[in-house]
Amino acid sequence: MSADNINMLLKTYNLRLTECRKDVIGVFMEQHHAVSQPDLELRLNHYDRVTLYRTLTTFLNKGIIHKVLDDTGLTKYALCSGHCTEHHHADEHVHFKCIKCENTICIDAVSVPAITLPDGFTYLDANLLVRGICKICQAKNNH
Amino acid sequence: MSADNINMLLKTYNLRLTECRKDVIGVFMEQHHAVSQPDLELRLNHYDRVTLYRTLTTFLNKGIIHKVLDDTGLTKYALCSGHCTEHHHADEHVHFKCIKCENTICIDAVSVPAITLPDGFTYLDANLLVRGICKICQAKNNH
DNA sequence: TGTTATTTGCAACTTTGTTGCAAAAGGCGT
DNA sequence: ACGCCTTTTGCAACAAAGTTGCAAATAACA
Repeated sequence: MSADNINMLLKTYNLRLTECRKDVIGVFMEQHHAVSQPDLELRLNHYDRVTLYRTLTTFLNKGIIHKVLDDTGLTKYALCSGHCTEHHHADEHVHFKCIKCENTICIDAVSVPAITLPDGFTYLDANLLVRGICKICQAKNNH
Repeated sequence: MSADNINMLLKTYNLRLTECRKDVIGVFMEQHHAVSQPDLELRLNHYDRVTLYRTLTTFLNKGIIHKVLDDTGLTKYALCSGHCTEHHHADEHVHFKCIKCENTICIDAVSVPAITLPDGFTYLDANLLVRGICKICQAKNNH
């Protein structure tokens, strides 16, 4: 699946197929949780920090990835599910952060409930971070 | 209201009444939106950066303030509504960030809807950031 | 007012975010 | 396969934010 898919993805967004970009998307695809820039730097340590930074910025602008808010202030990123465009992120699923393993995952199955704002406020988008204990850590506890 | 209330608040949490702490709480009380450390540094520029940092950390641990997620990665803080303790933050209201004025406010009137997680996940708490245009900026547009 | 534990300011350092510029590499027509 | 042109990368450099240790200053309380 991977290599071809990655090339297609990049071409869809009119991006050149460079090693770095392919590797970064590869990391996102094989990880099941959101990735921060420091995470990327560890995994792909043969690329310059700035290159990874710019790669993330590019992907973010194109709508390939979206930001995942984190309670530590560290920004994490995850692949968009496919409905995002350069101009609007239609990716309002719940993000779940495990307080044990500290991984943050996208829970696509659960979408963000509709929010009714007070009069005078206009709704653009929403980002919901739920904290708790994930399935894997839960299982470990009950060994 | 202010001075006495601030002293009471600090005493409730067994904290010494220092100038810095009183001033920081004062800023939180008079602001209607969440405050970041850089915000504090500008307003209270006669205190050392580190002192403000440690004051925020202390307040956070005691449950006097809570973190407000921000889409820029910059951490903001706001006063807790009174139900938070050292061990649990029961402060699940919606946070609203205006994309015009960039202020983030707590909307106490709107609470975070109940979220049903997939099997195996345990819910601890949730943080919901809604982005849009606030009442004030909306009004400005229609001058 | 004096003693003690806490808090503050300073110095120093780490990590993350950001920009400019020249060298390297991708895409495309031939 | 080659060369040209545009985009991307790596390096250097700097800005901003987070974090720790330690000695001096200060709050609490007798």
